[in-house]
Amino acid sequence: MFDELFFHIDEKKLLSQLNDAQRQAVLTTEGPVLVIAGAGSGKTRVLTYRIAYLIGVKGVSPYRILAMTFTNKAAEQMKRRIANLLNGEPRGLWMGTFHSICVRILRWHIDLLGYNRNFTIYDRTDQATLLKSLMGRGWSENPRSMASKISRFKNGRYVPENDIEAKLFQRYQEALKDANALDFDDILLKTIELFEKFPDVAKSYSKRFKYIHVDEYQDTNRSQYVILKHLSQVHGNIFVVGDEDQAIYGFRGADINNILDFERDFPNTTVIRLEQNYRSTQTILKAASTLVSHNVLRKGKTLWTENPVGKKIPIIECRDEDDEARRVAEIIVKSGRPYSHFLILYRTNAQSRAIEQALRARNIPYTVVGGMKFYERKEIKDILAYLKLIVNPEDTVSLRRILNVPPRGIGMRTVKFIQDFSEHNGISFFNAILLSIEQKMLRPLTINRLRNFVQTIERFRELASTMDAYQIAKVVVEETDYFEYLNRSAQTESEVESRRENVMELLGSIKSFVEENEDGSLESYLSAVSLKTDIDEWDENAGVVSLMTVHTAKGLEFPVVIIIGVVDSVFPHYRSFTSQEQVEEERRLLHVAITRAKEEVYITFPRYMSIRPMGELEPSPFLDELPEDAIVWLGYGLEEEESSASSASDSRSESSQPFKPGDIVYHQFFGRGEILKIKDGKAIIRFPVGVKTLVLEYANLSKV
DNA sequence: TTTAGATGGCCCGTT
DNA sequence: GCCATCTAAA
Repeated sequence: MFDELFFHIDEKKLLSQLNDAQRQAVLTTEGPVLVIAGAGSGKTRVLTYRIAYLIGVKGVSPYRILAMTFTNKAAEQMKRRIANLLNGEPRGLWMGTFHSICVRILRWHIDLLGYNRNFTIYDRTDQATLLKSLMGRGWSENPRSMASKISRFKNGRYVPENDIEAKLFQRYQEALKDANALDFDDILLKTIELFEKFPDVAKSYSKRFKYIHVDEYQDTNRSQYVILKHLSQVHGNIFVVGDEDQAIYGFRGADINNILDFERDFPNTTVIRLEQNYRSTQTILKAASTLVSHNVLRKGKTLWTENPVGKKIPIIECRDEDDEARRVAEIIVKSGRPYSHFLILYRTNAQSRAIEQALRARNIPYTVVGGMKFYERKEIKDILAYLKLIVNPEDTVSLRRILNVPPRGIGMRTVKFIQDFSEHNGISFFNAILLSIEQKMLRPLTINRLRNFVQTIERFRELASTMDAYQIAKVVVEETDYFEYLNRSAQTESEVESRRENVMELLGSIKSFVEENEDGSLESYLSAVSLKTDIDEWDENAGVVSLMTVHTAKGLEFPVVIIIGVVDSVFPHYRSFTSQEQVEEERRLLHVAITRAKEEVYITFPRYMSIRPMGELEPSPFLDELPEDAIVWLGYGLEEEESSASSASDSRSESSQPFKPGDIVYHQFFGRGEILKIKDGKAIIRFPVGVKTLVLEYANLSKV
């Protein structure tokens, strides 16, 4: 019960493993502390040692310690390290992402806000689905972009353009509440609402958490700041670690001012700077620091290292993505290093494809982290929808997803009727089904089918009350005949197989969740799975090459990092050109990419890319900002290939698309065609097979 | 009225 | 490479 009192730790030994600044950070336990921690300066070490110090030396109960991390994976790793330092697992320590901590709080108190404790969490796709049903016809905008507007609106970063939009936002929020569901923003906002409407709740948590820690503070948003203010109100011992040069989540509302203004927001802050880098070679560190020094919006700091100088960074010009991919594969093969040493980074997920192909061709084993996510696959979403509906009967989005999956003769027409019926009477979708059965409002055949469905769900619900997550998931897969449905609906044998394997994998992962967690209930599983991040899934010990976006790679380190596609308009991304702030964020992103490396960095850029079919590409302007003595340009002559095709003379200075009406172009499926018209990034082209309208950005056209 | 099959459209990054 | 939507068949 009070086993935390018996942790023994050798204080001298603990502190001897830290440098002066790190030690000061560990020992400054009282009051607000801001640790400015450059890349590779040992911030994870500081956080884990500090918590171990609090528990093992100062005798603080783990129950009084809270730590916010950026990913669940980071939380798990830190917990493990702390347990190692303490020679035992501290019980009652709260460590996790802001979202998972807030969900934990809300599971206890959200009924105060009129929600039910078994609420569902809606991701972006769920949001879009819900919005789609609310928008109906007459919207030129797609539900996905509307979802992101709503997110910005909720965080005070967007004002509705007109009354119709404002009305939609309001209806969206009501629909969420009716579905007893929270979106990602709500998880934070409802926590704030809880704290503000019920100050005693906020107070009790604040009393409990005497020591609060926040990792990656530069990427917190306004809501997270407000939550921290509430939680730290009683004791004021708030310890944040961050690096303004690694702020890369502005697009999702992260406010770099949180870290820049910390000293003002929390008076009497102790500021500690960790400037010695333990990770990278001098060359890598110099390249990264010089690059980011071109940013204006920063406080600035000087990192140094005792590590060796190391190799220069090759900047490799490639003809196109396939050429680039080939060279990347060659680098890996020639190095003689184990595959696990390599991290391949790119700006956008779509860039992984060419690389994957080249790696497969050479039998180089790899893993792609993120991108088309496992949990976004149809078969996985189907099964999860059943599970969510079992837990939360009001969850309309899940209900509508599986009402006719596998097909049970309940079609569009019926759904439309029930939808209208529920709206007219202000009742939930599920209740509308029940009522229309009761009042026999549809034809007998349909009534029968609906009744069968309802009985199935109610039976699942009954079973779920005595089963763990794995048992009930297995029942769902079996009793819905889901595999049989896959057999019928899939196009090819291999598709059937891969989908079936995915479902099996899902069941396997639920099983291990149940085995590894004290609370193996369906509710607890669903919470965890909704808040899973890409990197959480990553198995670092698989012994293979890793591929991911720079965003996903945050916090990781690898011996060798290969950054691909470093061309203007991809990295920096063209969508960032609207403001200096955004371009600076792109620069920080490249800085993050480079600083993932311990020993070697390679940078490649292709002259042509299928995702940018508008002619020759320029190397990223960021490359010119790297110090001369840290890099080697490896040019690649283009004169032999393609020289006749693209009038190379000045197509490079032309930033707009080079196609014009009258041009004869080649398309991989339709063959040769003549451009008739160009408008809004689309081209109307006459092919032998007929006239087609193609989006230039995706059509991958080449001039003939 | 529902279902299966074909076609167009598409995304920067993510809790 | 996937999904939504449209169209033809059951």
